[in-house]
Amino acid sequence: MVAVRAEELANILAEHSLFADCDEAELADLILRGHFVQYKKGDELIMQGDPGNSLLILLSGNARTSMIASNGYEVVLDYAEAGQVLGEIALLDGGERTASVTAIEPTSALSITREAFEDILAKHKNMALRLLKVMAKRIRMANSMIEGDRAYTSGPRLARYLLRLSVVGAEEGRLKLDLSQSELGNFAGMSREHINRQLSAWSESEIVAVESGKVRILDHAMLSHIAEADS
Amino acid sequence: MVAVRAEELANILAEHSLFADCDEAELADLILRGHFVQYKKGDELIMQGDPGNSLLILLSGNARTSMIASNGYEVVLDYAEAGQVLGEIALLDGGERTASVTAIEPTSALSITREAFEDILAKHKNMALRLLKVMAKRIRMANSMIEGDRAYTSGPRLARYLLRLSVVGAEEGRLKLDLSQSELGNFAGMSREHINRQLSAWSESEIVAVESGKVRILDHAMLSHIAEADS
DNA sequence: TACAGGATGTGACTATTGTCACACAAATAA
DNA sequence: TTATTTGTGTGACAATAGTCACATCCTGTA
Repeated sequence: MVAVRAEELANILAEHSLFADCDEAELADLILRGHFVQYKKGDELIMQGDPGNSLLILLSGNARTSMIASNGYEVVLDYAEAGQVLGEIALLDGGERTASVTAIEPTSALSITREAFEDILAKHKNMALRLLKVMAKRIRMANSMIEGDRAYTSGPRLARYLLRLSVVGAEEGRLKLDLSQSELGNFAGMSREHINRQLSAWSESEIVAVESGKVRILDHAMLSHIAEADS
Repeated sequence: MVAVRAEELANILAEHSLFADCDEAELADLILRGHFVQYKKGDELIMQGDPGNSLLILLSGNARTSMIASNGYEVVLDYAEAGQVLGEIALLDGGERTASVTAIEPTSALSITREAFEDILAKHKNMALRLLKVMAKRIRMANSMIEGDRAYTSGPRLARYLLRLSVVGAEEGRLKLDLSQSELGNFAGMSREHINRQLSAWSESEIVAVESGKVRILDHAMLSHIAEADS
């Protein structure tokens, strides 16, 4: 790996929470042992069913994590952005990849093999703790999805998934990702038509705006309220 | 902690997968730094909303992990048996406990504080790796619940949850836990009545048997087949 | 043994959400 | 620009599962 590029990568890595408190040696090892990979929109970074012998750290772009159930249904689990670690589950437990990860725009990542990963983990004690924290957050999110899917009807549920896509700084309530209504459906677990109807209704009461296919949150507070609603 | 008891605990711990390959020093530290706790049926080992400053290792008994949604709905996430680690999420990420854990029979556990946990993690490198594996499995399970809940209708879903409760050695298809139909409902995410109807139907076609409140799996293969069904 | 409280079985009805069908609109490529 | 595809809006209908109501039926205990 070229020296110049390594420095760029180090900067990108250091910008993101997980690696923000990495020391130089850790970053250096990650970059030294990692392999830089690039994907174009639609490429699969990880394929469901494959053996999981590597781990990815997203450097740029965006990717969708989804599973295809045995009846063909697609379930979108998450959207990943730069800094996210992907594929650690199969790497850790030695099982198959349970989900696919697909680039939804041009994307680059650092790919780390099992051997390199184990070496780094053994060498840098803090790395394991950092990973543990990342995984704790993932479990929390997954549990909250289960809770939401089970306990709430479609309205509150869609509200939750929209909020999850909303940026914190929320300039004008724009979402992190501009998803089509079918994609939103796969993410929130409802049909495209139902998404459309719900969005239209909220558009009517000025909770969201739907303009040229893009959803914008107008009343963040109201949407949060709906997300906690009784039904 | 009394010496005799420490030995007992070591034996119990060593019996379970997570701790099977622990060396003596690790077990000794766990027991030395841990605090033995006992619960009777119905006691809460962990309470949703509390700060999470300790971790539990179940030594005996059985416990239910569940969340109460803001609308009062109870979602059962899992049932834990001896050897299971509980409460690691909040401990790791410093957040609140997102779920409660309730003893469903007399239960005992080893409670480990954050400080002790961090010491042990720092001292024994393999401990972190073991925990990572456990958490990887948990994420896998959670994702599979999301997939199942989303992609399948109630029949296949109940089949999945029954299979999850079935013991591998399956003497006569008895389940690990004898849940009431309401509890099964909270676990599988369907109403008590619907559980009852589904069970009756399967009872008719001799896929399961329902006798004195206890479900028994008669046709494991058929149930597995239903669990993958198209609808 | 009798009683109370929980668990189960079942019918009738309702609600929510998905499916199908089709009209358009908008983006993309030839 | 035109054609082709992909996405969106909306009505009518179907299906799945929940709710309510009530009749048993256990099981433990006084």
